[in-house]
Amino acid sequence: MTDARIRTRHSEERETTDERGRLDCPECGGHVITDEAQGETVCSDCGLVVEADSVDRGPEWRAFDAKEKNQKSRVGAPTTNTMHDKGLSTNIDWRDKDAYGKSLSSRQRQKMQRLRKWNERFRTRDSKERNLKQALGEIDRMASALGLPENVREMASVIYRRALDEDLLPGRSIEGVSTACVYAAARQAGVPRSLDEIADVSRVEKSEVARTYRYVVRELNLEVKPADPESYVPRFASSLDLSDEAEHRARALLQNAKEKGVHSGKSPVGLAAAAVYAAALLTNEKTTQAAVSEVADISEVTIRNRYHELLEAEESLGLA
DNA sequence: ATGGTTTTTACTGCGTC
DNA sequence: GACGCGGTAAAAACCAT
Repeated sequence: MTDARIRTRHSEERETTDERGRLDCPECGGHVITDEAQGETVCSDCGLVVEADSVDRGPEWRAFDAKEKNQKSRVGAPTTNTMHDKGLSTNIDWRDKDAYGKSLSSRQRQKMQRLRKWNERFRTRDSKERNLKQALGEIDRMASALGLPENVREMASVIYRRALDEDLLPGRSIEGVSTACVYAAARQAGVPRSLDEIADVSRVEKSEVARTYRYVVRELNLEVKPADPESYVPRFASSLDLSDEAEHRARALLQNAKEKGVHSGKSPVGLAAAAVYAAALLTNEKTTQAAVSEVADISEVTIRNRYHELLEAEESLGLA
């Protein structure tokens, strides 16, 4: 049952944004292009400025002449934590072609074979490197299975690296720790996945993930605030094809609940699910408790209980 | 280990299409 | 009659101690 559910969940999430996470213009549906120098994201069809004042990723220095530019430029491929060597090591192409695309002589080919072999051996020389390589593969696999964006993978990788550096691994499985890292990264990035969802795509038990996660958080002094119910709302709402208005409504419900302190000790997922359901009701959109329960992985009973509490909180607001 | 709290499971009754 | 919804009781899971 879990497998099927995971698969559908993915395909649904894929539909909303394309592979690169590029968005369509909310106004006319046209393509949106980003002008880094201007710091604007505009629609190429209707000219709507989708996002202004974005980050300028240009150099942080200024050069006043050619010589200075040469000195200040620090060029090269960007480093990434998602590769075990940060993408910095030598790569030897597998094709037996030289730089001009011409085939190599058989003598040269043999030489290249040897070089490749040794290069590979050096690259993954010690156990830590091999460990990392495997873990990063796992992180990547799980992250894409959960539809998590690139930056979360990056964060998970960083956390894993730290865990490795602090010798947190001995006695713990690579699987478990990488899973915990993904969980932590997703939460820190504000796109949390529930422990259940994580455990579904991991090769280890939920209990172990939880245990390892606590351990890693404690040892690395990671600051992970309790998940904000609101951060689940967009995902649930879009899985259920609800309007933006309903989504907004759900958020409002949650914020009010927060002020009333109704939510202490309750599972954030349950609260979010209830808010989404209640919002759908208030905006007259058809959804069932069963449907919400399905996408949120929470029981209908819990949704009922929570959404009563949410509505109560809302009403007492009106009276006061 | 224990006790208190929350969530889940399972079941039942009610109204509507 | 199936479906959506609400409620309840008991079991299970979780958490702090």
